[in-house]
Amino acid sequence: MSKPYQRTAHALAELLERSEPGEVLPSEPRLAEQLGVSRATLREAMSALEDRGRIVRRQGVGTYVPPTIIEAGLEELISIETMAARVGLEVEMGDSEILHRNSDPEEAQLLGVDQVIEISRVILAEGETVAYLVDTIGKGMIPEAVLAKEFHGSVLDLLLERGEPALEYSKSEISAVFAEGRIADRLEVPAGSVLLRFEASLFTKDGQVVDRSQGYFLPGTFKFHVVRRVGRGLSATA
Amino acid sequence: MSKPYQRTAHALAELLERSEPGEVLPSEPRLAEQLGVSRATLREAMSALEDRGRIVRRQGVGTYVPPTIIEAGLEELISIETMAARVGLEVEMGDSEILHRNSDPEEAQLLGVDQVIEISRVILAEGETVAYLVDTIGKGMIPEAVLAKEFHGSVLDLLLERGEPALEYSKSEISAVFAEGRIADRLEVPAGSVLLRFEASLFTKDGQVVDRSQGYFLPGTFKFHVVRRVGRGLSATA
DNA sequence: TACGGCGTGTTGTCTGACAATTGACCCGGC
DNA sequence: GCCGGGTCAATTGTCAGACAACACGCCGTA
Repeated sequence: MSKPYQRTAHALAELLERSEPGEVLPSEPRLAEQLGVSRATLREAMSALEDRGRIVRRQGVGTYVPPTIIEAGLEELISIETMAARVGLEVEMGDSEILHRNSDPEEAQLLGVDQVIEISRVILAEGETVAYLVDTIGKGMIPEAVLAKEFHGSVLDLLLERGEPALEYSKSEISAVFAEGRIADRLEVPAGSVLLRFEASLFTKDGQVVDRSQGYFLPGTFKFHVVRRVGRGLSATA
Repeated sequence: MSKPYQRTAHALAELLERSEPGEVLPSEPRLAEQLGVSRATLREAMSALEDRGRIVRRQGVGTYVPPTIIEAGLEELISIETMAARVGLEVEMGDSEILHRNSDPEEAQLLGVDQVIEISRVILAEGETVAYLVDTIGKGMIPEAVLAKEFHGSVLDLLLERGEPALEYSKSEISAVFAEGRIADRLEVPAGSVLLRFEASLFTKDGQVVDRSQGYFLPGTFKFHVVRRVGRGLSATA
């Protein structure tokens, strides 16, 4: 059902899971035969993995797994809950509040609706409050029955599981702020504490914004990494 | 001199600069002919651009520029200076200090040398101090004559221009901290101000760390964005 | 010992073809 | 007039085979 190059990319990803850093992969003709695809399709899949730094290809030498492990960073769009689960951290949702209200002009333009649902809650890791999250989502994007029943802390996971609307990416702005007012209260920290703040818009494949979220994180528990790669002639200003 | 697919990717990037969102690109055979490469090479270059969300390919339809513009974010490894130049901001280097010293055990292990050069300086944008940067680089990575003559604020730009060693990516940890001590002094802000901090290791293509840098940014002038994409079958856990 | 050519294996690129998919067009039936 | 289905052209996806460029070890030679 799925495209050959998707199956191939997935098969390669699994192969990499079982590989040691520094290990050399079979040659392209051999791998293509093993996976039952042509070399062209194999290379298409490899390009994607190379772009994410999972493999290194060197002409005349071969393809190998990079010696340094690139931990999963912010590039992949996953929820706090999923992030935590991957590192074996226990998280739960604290007090939550679901508010229906009219959208302000900015939200109306961005989300394309005049009524929004605002979902705010704190996140606890190992019993300690670590984050305060606020999602603003257009009314009707999620049936309220679903929201009431299946929401366990992550709007993102809810949307991803439903698959409707189909999400593509989010764009976040990162900043540092002081804790104050409601946010300080919810996080149970004194006003004036330092917080890391993410303000993100969640886009569908059509370029539509479905959710606008703000996250305030206490330092310590979560480490946010970002991998920055040198362009390979991809930027016009070179 | 450079590889065909690099030239192709660069040419495509320039083409995209001149394109409107929603615009449909010429078909692959036509584009390949225009750029003077085979369709295989063209597709290799397109894969990279598709992976970064710059183009969308749909079988039976064509290739087009996505309706939403993804501004350049943190994914690309560029210096503050380059970032500023792209948005038309005037930046300059303030007081700088170059210190030769023995490396502490952690640095020795990471950088693989026992002597390091520590370069610290403040960055000014439009006359205002906006950042304080500290690079710790292994002695011998850059000839000192070059460092003295060609350093104008960015170690990264210096390394990229020299092309030796060949850089591949950096991994940064993002956090929020209070300004204090030397850092507050240099930035000319009261102790206790809130700063955004990036702590990065700079890797070569061989996985070697050549530079460890810390950056402290005052809020306001620079906006740091990161685009997070949903996985497309590339993670083994699916 | 030092050095330079040579052979082998790998990724990079080219060529040509066919498959799968999409969207538009046309035409007939109601 | 409107709707439905079939056909067709255009486009990306995939395939197969070949050659080019490159890196590295091997071996013969000075």
